[in-house]
Parts: sequence; C-alpha cells; structure tokens
Amino acid sequence: MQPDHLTHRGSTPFSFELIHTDRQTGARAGILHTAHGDVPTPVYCPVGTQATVKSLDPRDLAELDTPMILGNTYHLYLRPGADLVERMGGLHAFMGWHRPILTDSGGYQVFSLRDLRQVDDDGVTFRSHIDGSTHRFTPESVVRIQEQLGSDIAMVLDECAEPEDHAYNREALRRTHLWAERCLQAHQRPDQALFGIVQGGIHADLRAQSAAHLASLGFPGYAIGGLSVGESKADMHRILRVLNPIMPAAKPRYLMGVGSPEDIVQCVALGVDMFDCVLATRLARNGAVFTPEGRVNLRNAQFREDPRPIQADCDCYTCRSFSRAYLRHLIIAQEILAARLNTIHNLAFMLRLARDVRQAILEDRFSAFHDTFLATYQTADAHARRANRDAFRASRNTDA
RNA sequence: GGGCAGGUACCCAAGCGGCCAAAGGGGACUGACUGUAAAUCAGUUGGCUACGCCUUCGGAGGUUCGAAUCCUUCCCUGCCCA
Repeated sequence: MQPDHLTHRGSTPFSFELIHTDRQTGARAGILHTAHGDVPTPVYCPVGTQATVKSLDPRDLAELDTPMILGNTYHLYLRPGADLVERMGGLHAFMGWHRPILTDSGGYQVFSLRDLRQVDDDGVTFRSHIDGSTHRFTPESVVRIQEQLGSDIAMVLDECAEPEDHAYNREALRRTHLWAERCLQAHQRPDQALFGIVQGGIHADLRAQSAAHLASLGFPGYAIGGLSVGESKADMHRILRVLNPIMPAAKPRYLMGVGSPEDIVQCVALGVDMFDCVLATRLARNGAVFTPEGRVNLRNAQFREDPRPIQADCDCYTCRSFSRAYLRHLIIAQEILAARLNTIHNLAFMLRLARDVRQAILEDRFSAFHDTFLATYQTADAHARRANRDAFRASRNTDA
C-alpha cells in the first residue's frame, strides 16, 4: 500500500542512521530503517494499545503522516489473542496499518496494573483486568507474542518500578537485566528489532549500571523506561543527563511513555530520539488540546461562542474545518466526534512538533527553537497555572 | 362548583417536628490525565463582614422552646366527577 515505506533490507532490515547532531545541544536527527519503512527521528509515536489509536482509523493516521505507532503485548495477548492476530496475518494486516509498529512488552502493565500482578525472577503473573483469569508472562513468552504480532520493533520484558525506592529499584533492575538477556536469547525474527530497556528509577548509580549492562548485550536500540511515572521533571531530566553521554551513540534512544509537547522538546535536547505517549490522545478524548501557547481545556465556558479554530496556523482537518465553539459543543454533548476531532488535532500538533524539531536539528538551530518554543509554551502554561491557583485560593477563601 | 394528588435549590426528586442550607440524580462550572483497566476520574454548585450569621422548601398567618415537616387561609398545577 505504501511502497515508499517498504524498504526491505534482507536479513537485517533494522538499522539506525544517525544523520546529524545539533552543534550546540547535541540533539540528534536520524532515520530508523524498519521492515515496514523508514522513520525519521526524533519521532513521536501515537499509542494504539489495542490495535487502534483510539477514535482514529489508519486513513486518519496516514493523513497526519504518522511514521510509527505503538501496540501492546499484554493487551493484545489477552484480547483478541496473539495466535489469532498471527492467523489474521500479523498486526499490520489485522489492523490495516502498513507502516512501522512498535510493541511494548507489558512491562508498563507491571507498573500500571501493580495490584493485579506478581513479579518473580522468572516473570510476571497477571490477573486479567478483563475477567480475572491468571496469565503468566516470561521473557520468552513476551518475545514470542511480539513475534506473532509481527511488530517492527519489539521490547524486552522489563519491570517498570516506582521510581523512588532504591532497594526495590535495584531488585527490579536485576530482574530486568536477567530478562533482557533471556529475551535476546529467545528472539528469532530477523525482520524485527528487539530493544533493551534501561531501568533504575531516579537513581543515577542504577541508571548508569543499567545502561552499561544493556549496552554490553548489544541491542539494536535502547529504551529508557520507568520515567514519567510520578517523579519530578527535575529528576527525569537529571537521569537523562546521566544517560545521554553513556548510552551507545550509534543506537536509537527511546524514552518510553513520554510525553507532553514540552517534554519532547526538552528531552530531545537531552539526546532522546524516540517518544511515545498516550497523553495527546487521552487529553483529546477528555477535551484538552495543545496550542503553541499551551494546553487548553475546550470544555471551559470561555469557548462557548469562540469562532476561532483551536490553532489558527494548524493545517489539520479539525483546525481547517471547525470552531472551538463547535468542538466545545461536541464535548459537552458527549458526541464521539469530539474525541476524533480533538485527537486529530493533538496528534497533528505532536507529529508536527517532532518534524519541526528534526528540521531545526538538521539546520543547527535547535537551541533557538528549543528556547522559543518553551518560552511561548511554558509562559502560557505558567499563566494558566497561576490563574488556576488564584481561582482555587479564591474559592477556598470563599468556602472557609 | 366538588373530590383527590401535588407545589422543595438551575431542572427532576427525597425528606414529613430538632441530627436540614436540605439525600440522590441531571445540568452547570472547575481541575487532573505521560510505554492507555481512562470517550475516564475528582471537586464545586443559596448568600455573607464566614469555626458564626443571614435568606431559602408556592404566598400569608398561626401552633411550638424549635417548622420544609403540624394547623388555617389564599394562589397555582395535574387527574377525576359535575
């Protein structure tokens, strides 16, 4: 369907081409060559956990020029089942998306579904969030499931931990390293890349140790997991600063589960090449949209009769066609179109941001881009927060 | 004209002597959301010179230490009978 994205490369279809490093910041621009086509980096990947980017279809994603999306091992294993997806021709064919797919291993569910699972050195046992049935995940089974799904990039099973507790993170790290080796051993599919995942919470010593150990195993790409799970931005940035100089420069760095628009800009400056995040799509479904001036909650009464599009200079279908007043109406009326139109805009915003960032890097002007973007975006954000805080205080004063 | 059932906050609706500024919905308003158990979740929703006071349960009057709750009367709504 997209011949331009089908660049097969024999038995080693995956590679990372580092094209340019920004002179001032060290931010990187490159290309991921995958079995289903090339992905320019830095890249932001929309999340399609259950073989769909919620509320959109592949045509929408193609129109947005989405380079790559995520799927999820845990969720697709439970429903509809990896065997079924395999019989249906693999995840790409099953969901009608023929560009690259990255699958998460279920490591995040170790964190998000922590009340429903038990971890031991050999793997993780989940009680299904759907029907309560018991399911065992091991490094080998997780690799096998992802091979059945046929994603272009698969992830090792890892233990995404609460970021604070040093002792627990050391244990989780030990297991994650054990599992990384076993995943590598088990992995067979030559048209699929398997990435390792650096863990270690907010602890620089553990992170350094993890990065070194995984590098010694020789993965084609490295993810940074266990961030943006409750720790402060300062901690997240500190850890990225620790990792930036010690992660293999020739391999892609994937910051899992991040982030917001400002996260993308800030973390690219700290050497990250790949991102994925549910934030854009989830916020969209809950009525919040991105603008260059910051996040806007379209439910707010101030937009009731606002004839403007979300963002005047945005070329997405939503901004070309609809007013804030209409979008607000759809949200308030709980119409499904609201989710779709808002999602289209938020993804357009994120994907454009990644493209703009990349262009700025290629032209050695990323530093200025970074400063300008954050000054505009964070100022608006700060204004909004201050206004909210004042309103909150005022309401407290009135109540008390 | 007679009989019956009703009139409670923005709407619907519980309460039927004190624990009632008044349950529960809805609506409205606000916030949160970062490898998706999320088209979800949380808070606010009479006023004020606020650890207390003022106004409010159709209107007016009364009983009572105390009334949304009991009594009288008037107004209004619905149904039934003339």
